[in-house]
Formats: sequence, structure tokens, C-alpha cells
Amino acid sequence: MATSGSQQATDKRRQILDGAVRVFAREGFHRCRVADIADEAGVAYGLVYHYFSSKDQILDTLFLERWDLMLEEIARVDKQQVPARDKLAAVAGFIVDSYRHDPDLMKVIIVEVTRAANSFGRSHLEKIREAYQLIAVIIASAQASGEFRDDVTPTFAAMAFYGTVEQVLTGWIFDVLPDAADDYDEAKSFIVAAICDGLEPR
Amino acid sequence: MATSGSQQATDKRRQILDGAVRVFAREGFHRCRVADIADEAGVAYGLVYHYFSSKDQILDTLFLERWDLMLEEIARVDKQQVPARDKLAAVAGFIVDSYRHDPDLMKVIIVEVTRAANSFGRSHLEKIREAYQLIAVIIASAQASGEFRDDVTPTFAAMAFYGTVEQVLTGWIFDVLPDAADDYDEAKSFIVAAICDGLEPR
Amino acid sequence: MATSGSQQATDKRRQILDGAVRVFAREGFHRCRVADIADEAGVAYGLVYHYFSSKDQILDTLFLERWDLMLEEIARVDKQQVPARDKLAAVAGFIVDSYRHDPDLMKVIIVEVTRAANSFGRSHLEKIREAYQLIAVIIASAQASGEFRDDVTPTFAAMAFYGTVEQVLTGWIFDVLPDAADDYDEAKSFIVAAICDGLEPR
Amino acid sequence: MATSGSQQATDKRRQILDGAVRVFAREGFHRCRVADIADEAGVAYGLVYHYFSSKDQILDTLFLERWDLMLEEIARVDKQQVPARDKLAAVAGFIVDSYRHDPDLMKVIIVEVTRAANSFGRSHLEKIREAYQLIAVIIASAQASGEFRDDVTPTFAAMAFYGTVEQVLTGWIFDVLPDAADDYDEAKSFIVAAICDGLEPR
DNA sequence: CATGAATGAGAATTCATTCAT
DNA sequence: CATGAATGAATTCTCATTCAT
Repeated sequence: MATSGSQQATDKRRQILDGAVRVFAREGFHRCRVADIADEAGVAYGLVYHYFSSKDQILDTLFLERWDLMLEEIARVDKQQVPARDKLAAVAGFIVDSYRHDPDLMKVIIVEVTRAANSFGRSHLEKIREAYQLIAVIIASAQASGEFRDDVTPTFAAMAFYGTVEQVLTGWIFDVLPDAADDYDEAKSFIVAAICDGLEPR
Repeated sequence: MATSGSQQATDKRRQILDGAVRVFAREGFHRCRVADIADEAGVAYGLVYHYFSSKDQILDTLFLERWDLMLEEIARVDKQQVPARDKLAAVAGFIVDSYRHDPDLMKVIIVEVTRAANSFGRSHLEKIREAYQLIAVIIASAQASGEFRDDVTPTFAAMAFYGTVEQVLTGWIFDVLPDAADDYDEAKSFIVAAICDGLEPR
Repeated sequence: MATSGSQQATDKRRQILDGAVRVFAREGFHRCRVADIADEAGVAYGLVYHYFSSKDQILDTLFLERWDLMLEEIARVDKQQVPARDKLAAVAGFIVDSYRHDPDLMKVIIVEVTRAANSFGRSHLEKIREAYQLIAVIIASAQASGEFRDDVTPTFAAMAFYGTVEQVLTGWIFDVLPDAADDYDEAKSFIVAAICDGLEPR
Repeated sequence: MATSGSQQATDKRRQILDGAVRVFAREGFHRCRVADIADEAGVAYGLVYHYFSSKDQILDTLFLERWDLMLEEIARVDKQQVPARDKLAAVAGFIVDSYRHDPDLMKVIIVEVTRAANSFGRSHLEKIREAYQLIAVIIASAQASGEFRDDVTPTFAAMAFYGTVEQVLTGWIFDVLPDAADDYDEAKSFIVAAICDGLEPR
């Protein structure tokens, strides 16, 4: 009762974002119409343009909201005094948990932004690159301390790590990997094992 | 003499495909118009529809031409009596060389098909999955022979390998990785090292 | 005290009208949005619809307020016992002074109403015609008294007079005529000279 | 038969322009939809955009086609060795005949361009100004030769002349002046008489 | 009176595809 | 085979107007 009044107003904006996530995930950004977003959100067509200046901006908002959280998390993890392996585990865990918590949102971010080199990928390139670099920094420190081998450049190594993570999510998105509850935790440890230990026996 | 006539015809078809690759790479499949393809190819608008039934079919053709080559290559590699590590090296090498040879084509395939979970990715899912599985088979054999550890499922491992390869190409596409002549060869060995040996020192 | 309340209310209405004049003059009636009017007036969006039933009605109000003043003035002038030449001078003077006093308002009236044969011009045709006729009456009287030649119909002559006046204002609006302080007075005498004396020497 | 083939293609473009004139005249540029133009022209919607890049460009084309003819005519008239009065008569005659020949087109040009200070008027200001200046040149020469009095600036005088002409056309457009066949010729001589001789008796 | 969120009809423009020549 | 004019469905974005508070 107390907050419902002013909360209500903001809710519609949130409803639109939430509806957009579902529609983008289901139909893809290009396939879906703004009308679909409004319908899914349960609001009038025009209200979409009251809160957002374009269909593009909705996707921008969704991406940035989540991506910034991830950048903060990676930066936070990097500051901790733990082995590099644990840092990578934390980052992979955050991304996997993001998918577990809201698979539609992560699908949209990966399919429509992170991997879309010709549309939104280009415009958010800086943000995307920032993530690669934060990971590269973690690896570089580990190389300096001897935790990691230094015969691979940190940037390359960051690509291997991030590429593995994103491909696992892609596997779930494409239904080529099973995604039961257990699989998420298994995936976390697997990603770290594959990247840190390698496939060959030690 | 007889063939020059039909050759001529085939040339135009090839011109259209080549033009399409350049335009798709530059502007993206959705952004470009059929007229752009015809212009880039230097042929009349209507001719595009003489050789292809739709804009989609052009991309399908481009994807399948190349992807089938890759599937054949992976299958061929798998039959050889060499260490699994070398097999993965050969596969990574083939993909990297494909990029080196025709970066636009690989960019289009990755950006518009392989990673487009809502459009072409969906319709070519079986073909894409086939690649993952062929790689998984290589890994499974290696696990059976003791070359690779078996505490990671072959499918997961295949995702790590393929994800790393695709992410390296993405790095070149996004200009976050250097792509001078040397870098291609360096990349090949790096991919194998990262995936087989892992980042931690042995 | 009692009036200050209702005065306040009227002020907002006036603010809206004044804002509308500036916005219509700057952007044109069709180009500007109701939100622009509210912004320019410094009032809330919804208040515009509290005082006016539609965007059209705002322009109607602006036009009628001023046009009725002009009709009264022409009628008043016509009643005076002065030469026809002086009557025309008074009418031209009134219109020029209206422009001098509020160029935006006159610009809006001319551009959006008087000359808009397909929109507001049509709906205010009677009012506009009334002005032409009042001027025609002045000329007809002058012809009857011998002040003016009668080989031109009064209606035609009225068009020549009014057309000249409006074109001079158009010249100012379009920046093809100089509009320094002096130019206004010069324009008044010029209009009368051109119409009454003609361009050829006497 | 001979010309019909290649003529046919161009015809559609002409049909669109002609349809646009009728629709613009009947409904006004802003009121009518592109669909109305296509319907009126008897062509498919999309063809309008095959020949013109926008609705605006159609109006631009209509205006420029006719206005350039007029500018040429005024320039041509100015070169002739005849009294200034005859030159003005020729110019007025050309404009009146233009209206007689295609009233819809002249209505559109005047209402939607020449008198639309906030939309097309602004963008074609240079062209419009050019006409004023050509007329002013005629007047200036006449003043130099003593044909016209020189106590009115040529620009002002040009505005009086052009304003009178346009107001007569406006009278026809607004149905405040009769426009039977005879009226056109009467109008021509009246315009010259009013401007050159003035309303007062000589 | 005052506010600004909510509504939804409307219109321009795009562009894949067809088709006559 | 080749050409490019012709078609019209689809979709984004705009904005006057309404309405709940």
C-alpha cells in the first residue's frame, strides 16, 4: 500500500523490459515487432515509446543493465586475495548463474549483442572488450606470480576462457547441451578444469 | 567452347555469391538489401532471383558450401592415425586457414549462422551440431585411449575446443586480437596448447 | 484578492497561447507537437487540454483574437470621414503595426491560416473573406465618390491592396525585405503609394 | 506503337506526378497519404518510391519543374525591347495562363510552397527569391529609363506586383474571385493597370 | 486546476519478391 | 539468360487525445 503508488509507474517500464526479454528470446530481435513487445508486456503500444526512444534502445538497456553487473563482478573478484583459478571459477560461476537465473536474458545478450558483430556488437564493442580485458588482467597477474604459464598471451588466454563459457551457454541455448539443475554446477567446474588443467592428463 | 557458355552462366552465379559475402560481411545480412548484393556483384537485380530463390538461400548456400568442406575435413582428420592433439591441431588449423583465406566468408558464417540462434542458426542446427559431434568423437576416442583425461564429458570438451576457436575468430572480427600473418600460426598452436595443456604449469 | 485567483488561471491560458505563437512561428503548426507548446509555455502537458479542446483550437483562438481586432479596425476606419487613400493607409498601418508589435503572431496567422487554403484557410474562409469585403467596400465608396477610378472591380482592387500588404509581410518573414525600425514606416507609405498612385509617373 | 514501349516506362513517373498534383490540390500536402497519390495515379504503392525518394521530393519536383519555367520566362521577357509595362503584363500573363492551364498545379505550388514559410517555402527560398529579384530587375531598369517613378525601391515594387498576382490566384483558389474564361484575361489587364496606373485617377 | 502516464490510430518508408519484356 | 520496373505487405515511429490521480 505504502509504495504501490510510485512503484506502479516504474513497473510499466520494467514490464516492458521483461516482456522484451521474453519476446527477443523467443523470436529474436529482428523477427519480433514492437507490437509483440507491448502485447507481451501487457501495455499499450505507445507506452513503449514513452519509456524508450526506439526498439534498439530497449535492447541496449537490457544489455547494459546486465553487462555492467558482470563487469563489476569481475572487477570485484579480481581484487580478492585468492588463487587465479578461483577467480576464474567465480567469473564462470557468475555467468552460469546469470543464465540459470534468467536464461532468456542471457540468451538475448549473447545472441543479439555479444555475438552480433554487425549490429549491436559493433555499438557495444567497448563494453564487450572491457570484459575481455578484465579477464586478461586476471590472467596476466597469475602469469606474473607463476600461477599460470606465460607462453600464451593474456588476451589469447582470456579469449579461450570466455569463448568456452559462451559456447557452453550457446550449447544450452541451442539445446545441444543438457541443462538440468545439476548441469549448471557441473559446467562451472568443467570450464575451469578444461581451461586451467587442459585436456591432457597431468 | 561448349563449356564456355555454361561456364559463363556459372560465373554470374559465383559473382553473386562472392558479392553477397562481401556485402553480408560489411553490412550484415539483415541490413543489406538484395539490390546491394546485385550491385556488389555487378549483375542485374533480377538475375539474383534467377539463380537463387530467395535472399535466405544465398546465405544458406554460402554456409553449406563451406561448412560441408569443414565437416569432411574433420571426418578425414579423425580417420588418420595420429595423436588426438594433432587431430585438434589440424581442425583448428583448417578453420584458421579458412579465415585467413576468406575472412569475409568466415565472418558471415560465424556471425550470421553459427551464432544466430534465432534465425539461420536454428535452421542449420543439425549441420552445426554435426561439427560439435565430430569433434566430440575425436575427444572420446582420445579419452578411451588414455590420451585425454576422461573426467570431462566429450561434448563439454568439444564445446571448449570449438568455443575457443570461434572466439579467436571473433577476436579478429571484432578487432580485439591482432591479425597479422604471424598471428594466424601463433593462434593455431595457442588454441591447442590452451585446450590440451591448460593454463596452469605442468 | 478575489480576482487574483481567477487571474492566475487566465495567466496559464495566456501563457499557453503565447507559447504556441512562438512554437508555431518557429517550427510551423504541423511540425510542432503539443508537448512543444506546453514546454515553451512552461506548463504541464495536460493543462493544454484543460484550456483548449484541441491543438487546432489553439490556432483558431490565436487567429480569431487578432483577426477580429483587424476587422473591427477596418470597419472603424471605414466609418471615418477621410479620403479613401487615408483609409487604406490606416488599414495598412494597422497590419504593419500588428507585425511590428508581434511578428510571430502575424507570421502564424499569415502562414498557417490566411494562406493555408487546404487547412485553416478553408475553415476560416468566411472571416478572411470578410476582410476582403470590408476593404472592397472602402474602395467601392471611393469609386462612387470619384476618388478612385472605377475601371477595376472593387473586389479585384481589394485583392491588389491586401495582396501587396501580405506580400510585404511575407518579405519580412522570408527575410527578403529589410525590417529595421524605419522600414515599417517606409513600408506603410510605400504600400499606399504603389496602390493608389501606381508605378508609372503622373 | 513506335514510341509506346519506351514511353510507357516514363509514363508511370508522369502519372504519379499528375496524380500527386490532383491529390495535393484536393486534400493538401499534409492531409494526403502516399497511398492516395498511388491510388489517384493508378499505380502500386511501392512504385511511388521507385521513382521518388519521399513524398517531399514529389512536391519538390512539381514545384521546380514549373518554377524554373517561370524563371526562364521572366528572364526571356526581360531581354525583349518593349516597355516595362508590357514586360510586367507578359509576366502576369504567364502566371495567369499557368493557372488557367493547370489550376491544380498552381494551387499546389502557391499553397504548399510559395506561401509555406515554415515547410517547403524555407527550402526553396532561394528559388522564390530569384523570381522576386528578376521582377525587381525589370522595375529597376524602368526606373532608370524614366518609365517608372523611382521613389519606391525596386524590391518593394516587385513585392507589390508579385503580391497582387499571387493574391488574385489565391482569390481563385479560395473561390472569392470568379474564374470564368473571361476573368483570366480581365485579371491580366487589371493587375497591370492596378500596379502601373494606381487606383487614383490620372 | 494541474500533472504526466497511457492509449492507439495513422503514415511514411523499406524491401523481398514477382513479372513482363 | 538478363533486365529492372512493378507490387504490396510489413513495421517502426509519431503524436493528438484521454484519463487516473
